[in-house]
Amino acid sequence: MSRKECSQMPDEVFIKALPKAYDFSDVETRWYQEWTREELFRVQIDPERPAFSMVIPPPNVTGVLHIGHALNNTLQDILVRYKRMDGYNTLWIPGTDHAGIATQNVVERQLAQEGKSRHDLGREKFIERVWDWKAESGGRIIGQLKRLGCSCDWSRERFTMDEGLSRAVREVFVRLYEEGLIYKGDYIINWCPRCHTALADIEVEHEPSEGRLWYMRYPLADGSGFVTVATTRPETMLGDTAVAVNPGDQRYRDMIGRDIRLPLVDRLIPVIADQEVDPDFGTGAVKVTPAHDFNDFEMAGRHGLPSIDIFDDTAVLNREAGPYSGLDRYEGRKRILSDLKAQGLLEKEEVYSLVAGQCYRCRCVVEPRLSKQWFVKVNALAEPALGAVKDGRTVLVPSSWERTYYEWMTNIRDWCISRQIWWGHRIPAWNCGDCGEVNVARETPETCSACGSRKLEQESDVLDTWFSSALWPFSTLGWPDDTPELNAFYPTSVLITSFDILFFWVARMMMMGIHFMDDVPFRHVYLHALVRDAHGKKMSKSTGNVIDPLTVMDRYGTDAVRFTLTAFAAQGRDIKLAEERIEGYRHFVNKIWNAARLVLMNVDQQDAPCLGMPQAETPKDPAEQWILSRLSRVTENVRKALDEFNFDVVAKELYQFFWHEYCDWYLELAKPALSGRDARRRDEATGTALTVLDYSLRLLHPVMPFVTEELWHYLPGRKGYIMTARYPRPMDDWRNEKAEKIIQKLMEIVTGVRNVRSELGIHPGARIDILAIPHSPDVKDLLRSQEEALGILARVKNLEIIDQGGERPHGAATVILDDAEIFIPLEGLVDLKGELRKLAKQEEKLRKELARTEGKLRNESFLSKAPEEIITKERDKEKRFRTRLEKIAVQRETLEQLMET
RNA sequence: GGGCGGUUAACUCAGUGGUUUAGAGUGCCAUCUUCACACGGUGGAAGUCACUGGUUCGAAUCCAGUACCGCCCA
Repeated sequence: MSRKECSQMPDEVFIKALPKAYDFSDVETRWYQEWTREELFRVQIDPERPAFSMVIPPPNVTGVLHIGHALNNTLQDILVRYKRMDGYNTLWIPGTDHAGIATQNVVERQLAQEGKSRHDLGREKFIERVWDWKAESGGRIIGQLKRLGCSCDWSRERFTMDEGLSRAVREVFVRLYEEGLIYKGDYIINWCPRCHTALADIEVEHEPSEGRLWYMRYPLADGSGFVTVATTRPETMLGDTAVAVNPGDQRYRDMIGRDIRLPLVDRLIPVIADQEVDPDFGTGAVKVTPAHDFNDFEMAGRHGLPSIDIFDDTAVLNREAGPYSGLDRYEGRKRILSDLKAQGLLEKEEVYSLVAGQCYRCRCVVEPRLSKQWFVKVNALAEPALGAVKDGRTVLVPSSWERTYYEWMTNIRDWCISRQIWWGHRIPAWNCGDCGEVNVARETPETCSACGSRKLEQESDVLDTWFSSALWPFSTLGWPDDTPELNAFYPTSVLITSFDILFFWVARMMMMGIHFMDDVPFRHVYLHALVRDAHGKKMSKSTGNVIDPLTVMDRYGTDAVRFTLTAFAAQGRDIKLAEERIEGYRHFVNKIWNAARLVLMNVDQQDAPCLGMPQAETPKDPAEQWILSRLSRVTENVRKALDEFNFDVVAKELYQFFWHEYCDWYLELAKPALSGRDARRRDEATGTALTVLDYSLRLLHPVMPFVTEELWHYLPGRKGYIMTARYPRPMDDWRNEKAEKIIQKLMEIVTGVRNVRSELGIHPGARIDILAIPHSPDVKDLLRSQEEALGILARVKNLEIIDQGGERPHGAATVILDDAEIFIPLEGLVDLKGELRKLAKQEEKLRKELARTEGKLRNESFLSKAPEEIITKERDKEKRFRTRLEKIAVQRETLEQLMET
């Protein structure tokens, strides 16, 4: 096809002059709207094409976009845009999570401002109120994700509490119950007295803090003495049902089996022996409080001890606490200590570093507490989930997480799934008021399945939010129905999430996915790091070191923010982010803009070469051959990096190539041709410049969707949108080793000359004459053919080539390369002493290198053991160093002679 | 206590196949307003690759240990 034929462009395409600086705010909203309007994010299920699918880690419906979300979703968007451009059926499902405790807290706080509690409203009204809140201000984060440029299929947005997902939750619950994998039982759990609910083990965070260890005397019932026990929570003594010692502990041998009269409550409790007691802790005798301590609970099970729950839902002492009932746990502690002291039963107290569990939602100190809860028996589910990673059906990236995952999956305990709150999926179990039967059912039952009674009451508890998010990869695709989406997109291709929810979420999705879908939920799991501040501290509002993505997007543009996060997303490392980084990458956005401006400004639109199509002939100019060769290589590297989730490499390859090769060298070299009169050369240069620009924009698009889309529409002959254009593939025909070598050598010479110019303070605009002695025919050719390039890049007026052995110029500054010497003669201007110093310095460095190389080459074992290739390389190095040293010596002599005269 | 990771230029980091004159970005210094960009160009200075030992012809890289920092689990 000829150039003319292909340049049949729509009328609307003409070159508007690009503004001098890029204005992102207008561009970003404009293109996002247009992409949405054209429904470009919407999946087309096309069985001919391979599928690529992802589910978003659903943010809390109460959430506001923070920098971690920005990172997480930028990376997802990069992958999905890449795959979309690469021809896949891509589906990225968005949505939000109902976040039981967090959301309930938000609405309760609102109510509190009105002086009301949820109990004032009652359950139904309260739930309505939460839905109202959700409709009004929930899901703000969705808008913010759009602002970030996320190309999710918004027509498929889901919410963990919506109807379909709720159905999936019920189905899963009922099936697991029927399989005996869900049970209700008395068990010790972590209780948050502020949220009034049970928490799962991993919802509790452990932070060491300074506490006390109190030594309390427990008198023996027969009055013959006492046993001293140590505790960090003296108030729990009210619930003690034994004292335990290690059976091998000589000190207490006689005590075992005797009774103790528990102080303050006057209850008889036994002294028991248990292997688990650490004789080195405290006094070696420990109080046993089965209702309020995990170890004690287990010990009680072994010994058949009773349990006494001494707290109510708010950690206030209850009736069991006798005279202390009605006191808050800390108040109770104070009173108990002072009463013990009064009775002479408080032996001593020590400062002690303790680790108290805190609620991960509200930071309140949790209370271990015995209660009736629903649990998932996890072992049977964990094993296949463990196996799936072991045998590679799901690959964790970076793989360093595998061990942690195995560890956790192996030591996993049953999962407490009931929560004593109102907002969430209510447990589908109905208790019969007549016979006590528990009816678990998909649909609300009318009558008890055991006795036919109509006195059924549904469990008041709701399910842990993570229970519904564990189903996310298949519930969002329509499960439990058998949908085309499930067939086409399950298992999903990749899950991108933060490592800190590997257990909360990823592991649970693995378990549920394998159990209900018979296959893993995702082929790859990419775990990214946490974004920290510039000094590596966790960002937090209280520290005031938060970088708000919305603010920086306003300030520097979304593309700059996305590019920064991408460039920093190296595997296995925390991301330390400072605002200056973002500012730096905004400069890159501007650079792209201006490079495009330069190219387009010289394009005669009517006559422009066709895009996206190889030129009729491959360019003759080595510079053009070189940049195309490099482009091909970069394309290959970028694709590889994307395929391997090396996002930082993607950013760095593109940055380096576009700025430091395309702009700094190619465009500089092409300038005269681009604006010159020679039509043939202009066309060729324009064609190459445009081709590289076009490919670069497409390569960059997944990372920087906005600026690339905007510029794309200025390119002559472009069709449609860049976001649906083809992602470039490496072009083998463009590989050109020879051109790469030539340009590399040219760069070496140019840099050398520039260096001298700068050192001698020659004005950057001044054009100078240079002389060159090539040491090989190749370099001679190169110098001849690249004279013009030297003129442009090094401001050389005239180049004279001297044959080897010819007379060397006097009083010239030199650039000594391996295979050429360049002279910059400047009578009177050259600082001879400075020049000699420079030479001496070069010489010294070279001598050191030479000594190292010679050392190796003298070494018998090196010669006999090192690979041939390496030895040749060293020999070659030796030769090069020697020639250069010789040249330096000659030049020194010349200068020294000159100084004498 | 168990596990994982980190320590390379002033700062933030690459360097995942051992032999390369150890790289980049930012910052810094000098210089230039040359008709894409001063959000720019050009040049420059700057590193005992944490420490100790080992393996090897050869170690920033592999192994062992030490120190310091960070995270996770109990």
